Amino acid sequence: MFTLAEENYLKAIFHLENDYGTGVSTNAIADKMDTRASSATDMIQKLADKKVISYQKYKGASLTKKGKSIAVNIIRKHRLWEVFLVEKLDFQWDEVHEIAEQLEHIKSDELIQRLDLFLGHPDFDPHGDPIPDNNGYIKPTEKKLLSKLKKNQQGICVGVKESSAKFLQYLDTRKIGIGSSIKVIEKEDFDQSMTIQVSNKQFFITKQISENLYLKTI
Amino acid sequence: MFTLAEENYLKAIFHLENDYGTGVSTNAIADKMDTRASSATDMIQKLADKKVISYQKYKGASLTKKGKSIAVNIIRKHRLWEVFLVEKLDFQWDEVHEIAEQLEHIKSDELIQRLDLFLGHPDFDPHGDPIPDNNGYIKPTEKKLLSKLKKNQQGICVGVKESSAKFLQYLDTRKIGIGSSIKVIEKEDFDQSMTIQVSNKQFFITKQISENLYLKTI
DNA sequence: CTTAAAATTTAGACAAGCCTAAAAAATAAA
DNA sequence: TTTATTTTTTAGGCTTGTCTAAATTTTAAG
Repeated sequence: MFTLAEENYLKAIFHLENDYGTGVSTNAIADKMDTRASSATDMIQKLADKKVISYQKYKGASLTKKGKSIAVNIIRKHRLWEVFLVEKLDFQWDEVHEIAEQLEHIKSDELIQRLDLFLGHPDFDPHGDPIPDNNGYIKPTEKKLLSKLKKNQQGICVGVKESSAKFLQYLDTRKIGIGSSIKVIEKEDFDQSMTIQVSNKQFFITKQISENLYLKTI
Repeated sequence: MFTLAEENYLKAIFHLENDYGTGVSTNAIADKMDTRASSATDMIQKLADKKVISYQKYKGASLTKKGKSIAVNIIRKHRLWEVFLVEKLDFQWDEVHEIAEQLEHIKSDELIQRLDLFLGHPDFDPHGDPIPDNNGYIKPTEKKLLSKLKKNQQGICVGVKESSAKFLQYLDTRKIGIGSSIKVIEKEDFDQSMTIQVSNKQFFITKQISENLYLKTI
């Protein structure tokens, strides 16, 4: 059985490997966990002892099969709970992250199986992230960062990379959400800022925004 | 903010005061928490420092107003989650306690408010226990232990005192549940055992059973 | 290729929550 | 009312997960 802290480290390492490739540095982990490098080292050693990560001193850490399976299961729970909060309890998509961070650690396989059924086996969470199935399989989805599109290309928003309340509220004010159709009207070479069109209205957005919106191109 | 352990101690003290009157002994708390008296003493002193219990060395502990309010809120959450598990996820009444023990510690007032609404503001949990309202008010219910009834008296089962899976499964096999009509057919003075009638069938039950079933007498 | 800087690990400390063993206080019994 | 028993508290220790400060290793720069 794994403690709350261990579970959170595993999840962090999973996301880091996902985003930046295998073999995660101590500093990256410490950063993500908002803790000191020395604390991260301690935990890394403990997780290595428990065979959920492979690790060599000074060389970074990678999840083992077992570690990955645990991490994915936590992510599955997190995303299912987010669907519950939004679909059943009428929360907004910017309100659910912190609560799901707590709910994801509830230990009961039966609970998650039944929750999944109750929700109708959803494929995506409210932010467009795929929900791993019961075996930990994550269906690969073809999605592209808005920042990768060129002038005149368009697509449907299928997800957000960052899911902080601030960013989601920014999107709300612009009426951008999952399913929105977005077209690149103008793109500035110098700073990658863009003018985009979302259902008749045109906006100016910075690179920071376009790098956090996933589209399915048409 | 209170830790998991602190919350569980507060809950335990609340139940003990409820069952056996104000001023709870260290041993009683240690017993309920399945820990050593010395550990209970440590925690009692910490809770007293935090002003959630009043306590004098060797004299037992009592919840303060603040402590009681925290405890009742945890109980409210526990019981609402139990309703959710049974009503929405189709769990059986003997399966929900352990899961609710975890869910009761999720911290979000908004979540509980919305859950309560989603469930239709239920008054009782699946074991017949009253759900405190948002202000911590617990509607007093007139209910009597089956063991207090005399021969030929009858009532409707409105709750169970003990809610272990074993006991609840025992009741299931006898088709006794919340709402069952129960009549005392015979009562043995010597050992308080009874013969009761539940919808046509008659059973023999021990004192231990009759002391754990709450009835509303007709 | 040697040194400076950055990254990582180790050492030692601390709070929370538990333990055992022993001391102290309260209660019951003679 | 004095002694024996039970209850409760204290003392000291252990684990988890964190920290700071110092040591070590790796990487980057000259």
